[in-house]
Order: sequence, then structure tokens, then C-alpha cells
Amino acid sequence: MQSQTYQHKFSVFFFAVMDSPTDLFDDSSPQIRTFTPGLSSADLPGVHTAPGFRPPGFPLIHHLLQPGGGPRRILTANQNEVTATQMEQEEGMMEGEDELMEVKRKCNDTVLMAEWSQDVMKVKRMKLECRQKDKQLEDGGKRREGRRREREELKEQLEEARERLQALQEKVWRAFGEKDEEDVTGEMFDEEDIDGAEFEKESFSLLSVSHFDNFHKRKDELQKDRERQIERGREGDMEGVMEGSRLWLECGGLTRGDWDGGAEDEHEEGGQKFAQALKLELGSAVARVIDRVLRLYTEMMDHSSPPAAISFHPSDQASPDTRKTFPLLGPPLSTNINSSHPNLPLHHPSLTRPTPLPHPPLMPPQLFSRSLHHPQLPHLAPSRKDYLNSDPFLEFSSHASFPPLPFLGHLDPSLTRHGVRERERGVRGDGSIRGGGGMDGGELYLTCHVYTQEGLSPCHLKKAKLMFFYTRYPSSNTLKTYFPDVKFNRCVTSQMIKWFSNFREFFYIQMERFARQAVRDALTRDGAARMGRENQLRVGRDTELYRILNMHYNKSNVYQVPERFIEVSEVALREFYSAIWTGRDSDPCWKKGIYKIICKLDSPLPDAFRMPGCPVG
DNA sequence: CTAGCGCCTG
DNA sequence: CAGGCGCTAG
Repeated sequence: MQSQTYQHKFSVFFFAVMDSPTDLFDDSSPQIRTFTPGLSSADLPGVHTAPGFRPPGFPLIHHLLQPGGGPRRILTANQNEVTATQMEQEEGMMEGEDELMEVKRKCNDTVLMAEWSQDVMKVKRMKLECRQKDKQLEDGGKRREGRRREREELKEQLEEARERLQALQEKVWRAFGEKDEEDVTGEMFDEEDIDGAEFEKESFSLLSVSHFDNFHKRKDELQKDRERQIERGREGDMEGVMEGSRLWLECGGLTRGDWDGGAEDEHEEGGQKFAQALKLELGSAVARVIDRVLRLYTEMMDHSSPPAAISFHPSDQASPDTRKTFPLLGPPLSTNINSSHPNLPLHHPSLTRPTPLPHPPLMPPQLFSRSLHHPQLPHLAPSRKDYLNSDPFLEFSSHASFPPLPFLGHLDPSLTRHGVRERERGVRGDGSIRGGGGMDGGELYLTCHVYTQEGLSPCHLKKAKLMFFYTRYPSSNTLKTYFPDVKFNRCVTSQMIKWFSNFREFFYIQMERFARQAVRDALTRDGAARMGRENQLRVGRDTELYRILNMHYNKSNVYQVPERFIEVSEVALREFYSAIWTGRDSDPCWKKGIYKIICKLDSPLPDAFRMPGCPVG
């Protein structure tokens, strides 16, 4: 049970750690992509059909690594055939050596050396593979100085790690005089030493590979239940895992004393104890890492989005104070308005407020999405931010074998389409019940760019238009609340306010246009035709006015226009009609009164708009 | 002074 | 849809 929990947590952590760093260089390091899973959805199937998948069978680490498919995904999800084949070959090699391992079971150091050699050989092969591709991809590639420096730093870290490893190897060899293994391991980095200067160019996903080897190594360790020891200082230092090359350093924590403390007779007992200790160690370490990551997110949320964390009810903040009250300016205007006398003042009907969507109680909404996309995480190192913003991490929930997490339903829509869909199914933003479901409204969100960004994207514009269905006069606070992925400044705020100004302008222009047309029809047609004026003063879903509005604010037609908006539109249309009919439009300020009425008809936005991305429904 | 609105224009 | 302008309220 516990390992299962860890499996869940670990998968989250693993994607965050393994995948994210590659995004650091996504722009300028095409070679990295060699070992980076493709980010497009088209590549995702590769995740589920990773050729190297093996059935579970390992006590702890295997559960941590295999079922979620994380580690496999790292190297195979890019559907790089060469890489996939490579992995199978490597596995074959490792299995083929199992016999040899059996013979040498009592010489754990030798086994370790062999594994190391395999691991390093693996890295080497991957590098070679990567290098070949890089030479093709690198032509014409531009490098930025910042990226270059980052890679150089990574290179230095690797160099240091390599030195450590070599020193460790020598130490172990000296301790046991096992020179026969040297032929294998002695060449570990020969090639790299030769062309070490080029390592910068071949900075394949060093972090990922290191992580992979590290975890993979540990998996095999448990699989074979070998007697081995790891450094004690590892506990509480799992941050090192986040820093890539330091992983090798962890291996360097082995000392001769730890190793040869076992005479032959003590070997088995010590090994069992070690295996136990290792399990406990790994389990607790993983748990600590997960807790740390979660704490990290929580901290970010606390720093970045207090409003969202405070109130779950859109009505608390979605509407400005002026719109909290809902004054009736007159008797409700039924559909049976006194149309025979259009001169009568028209009043908006008493429209019911939509029922806010209930929030699940488990976690505050957006906890993750806000953290993942918030523009400023001053307390985090830039690399850490990129971990959290990486696409692979956002895509992890798409993994077929990824176990469902209870809080996924509260994550970013791009993270948790399925979970959110479950949560929102059946309830529309305007409170009406949605029938069906299925394929039509399947995705609650369009997966737009959800990166935090300075400017506004077309996706933001699209979302703003949909928001117009609910609020024609959003306050700047409302905008900030419902665009959590936008870094607001004066310019951005003005731009978005300008958007809504333009939306209103279009809205009122259409209202006036159709109202004038209705007036013309009323004046020119006979009484029978005038009977149809009632129809002209409505904005049903079958009307031309509705079609125009829907086309403008909901062009892709992926969002169902809320009934509320139709009602507000009818109010505006009739107000315009009345004003025109009565000749009030001769007054230069004749629209002001209409604006005043309409601005009071804003309604709260559905919770779905609190997420980054465009709601679909 | 600033924010926000509406109008006009391109 | 954005820019410019004038106007108003706080």
C-alpha cells in the first residue's frame, strides 16, 4: 500500500524532475530533443506503448518506476526508433550478463562495477546516438549566450561528477584488486575525454540521463536484491536529485569501509540488513521529495495567489460591488410585454443569478495551476521554475497508465482534462443542466498556451470574449482573478479593458442596428407584420442577432452561449428599441441610460474561467 | 493625477 | 482590434 502511494507520488515527482529540465534548452538545443519526449499529443501514444515495458516484479523501486511508465517514457516516448532499440539492446545485454552476475554474486563490488560499466556504457551510447542527430540538427542553429552558459555549467557539473566516479572506481578496484572489470569500465569515459571539449555541443539531456541511470540502477539493485550500501548523508539530501549531475556524487558516497566491512560470513546478513535499509531509505527519501515538491507548490500558491485561495465563490469577487445589488428598475418585463405600445419604457426582467459551481473540498482550486503558471516565483531558482512549467510535466496526466490522483481534478485544465470533465459534467456555468456529454463537450478546456507570459495571446482574447457572455463591465480585479496566467501590468490591464470596451461597442452597435430595423419594420409594415415585432425584439438562438453575436464572441462555437446572455441581449435590444421609438436617440447622450441598465446585469463568472485556458462547454 | 469609459478612426 | 482623444469620478 505504501509503495503504491509512493508510486503515485513518485510518478509526479519523476515527471517533474526528469522531463522538465530539458525544457530549459528547448529553444536552442535541438539535440536535447533526442532524449526528450515529444511534446505534441501525437507523440503521446508512444508513452503508452513503450517497447521496453516490463511487468512488475520488483519489490519497491520497480513499483515506483515501472507502472507509471515514467522512466521508460523518458527514453522511448519520443518514438525514436534508434533509441528504443538501443534500450532493448541494453536490456538484452543486462539480462545476458545475469548469469555472470550469479557467479559473482558473492563479489558485490564486482557486480557493482559491472553495473556501473553498463550504466556508463548506456550513457555513452545515448550520447553517441544523440551526437549523430545533433550534427544534423545543429546546422544553422542559433545559440544564445545564456543557454550556452547553462550548458557550460552543466558540463562542469558533469566533469566534476565524472572525476568523482572515477576516483570511486579506483578506490573500489584498489580495495578488491578486481582488475578484470577494468577493461569494461576503464573505457567509460575515454571517448568523452577525447572529445570532451565538444561536450557542450552534445549536451543531451544530461539531467534526465543521470536521473534515469540513477533510478534505473537502484531499481536493478533491488531487483537482484544485492547487498549494497549507500551513503548515509543521502537522507534529507534528495534535493540533489533535482540537480542532475550530483546524482553521481551520491554514488560517490560509498567508501571502502562500508564495503569491505563484510567478510564472507558477514556478507549475507549485512546484505539483508542493507536491503532492508535501502528499502526504507528509498521509501522515505521518495516520500520526502514528494512532500517537498508539494510544499513547494503550496508555498508558491501562498505567495502568488491569495485571492484565489481565499474565496471559492465567484460571487464574492467576480462582480464589482456595484453589481452585487440587483435593483429592479421597474416591473419585470415578461415576454408578453405591451408590444402594442412600444413607447412604454422597457425594463429588464428580473433575471436570476446563475448558481455558482460548487468547489470540491479537497484542495483550493488552482493550487497547482496557479503555482505552475504563475509568472513570478521569486523564491525559486529559474531552473526550478522551468521544472514546474515544463510541458512534459503538464502532460503527465495524459499517460494512460498514470494512476489517478485524487487532486487531479483541481489542477490546470491542460493537466487534468479528464478530472475536470468529471467534476464539471452536467452543470453548466449558467447553472443549467447539460444533457448528453460524450464527444461534444468532452474537453472542458481548449489547450491553449498556458505559460505565464507578459503579453496577451489570442487565447486570452478568446477567453475574454467568452467572459463577455457573463460580464460586460469586468473590473480589473475580476480580470486578474480570471486570467491567472497573465502577468498583469498597467499596459496589459489597459489592453484587456480596451478589449471589453470593444466588445461592448460591437454589442451595442448590433443592438442599435437591430433595434432600428425593428422600428423601421414597425413603421412600414402593417398591423399583421407588426405582430411579429415581438419576435424581432428577442434574441433567441434561432435569430440572426444571436448568430452574429455568437459569431463574434464565440467564433469557434465551442462554448454554449449562456441563457443569461441572451436575456441581457434582449433587454438591451428592447431598451434601444424603446429609445429609438420614442425619439430619445436625438439626445447625444441617449445611450447612457441603456449602458447604465446593462452594466447592472453582469453575472458571476463560472469557476471554469478561473483556470488558465479557454473553457469549452 | 489616474483609471476607466465612450467615441472616432484606421 | 488598437490608438487617440475628451470626459468624468475618485
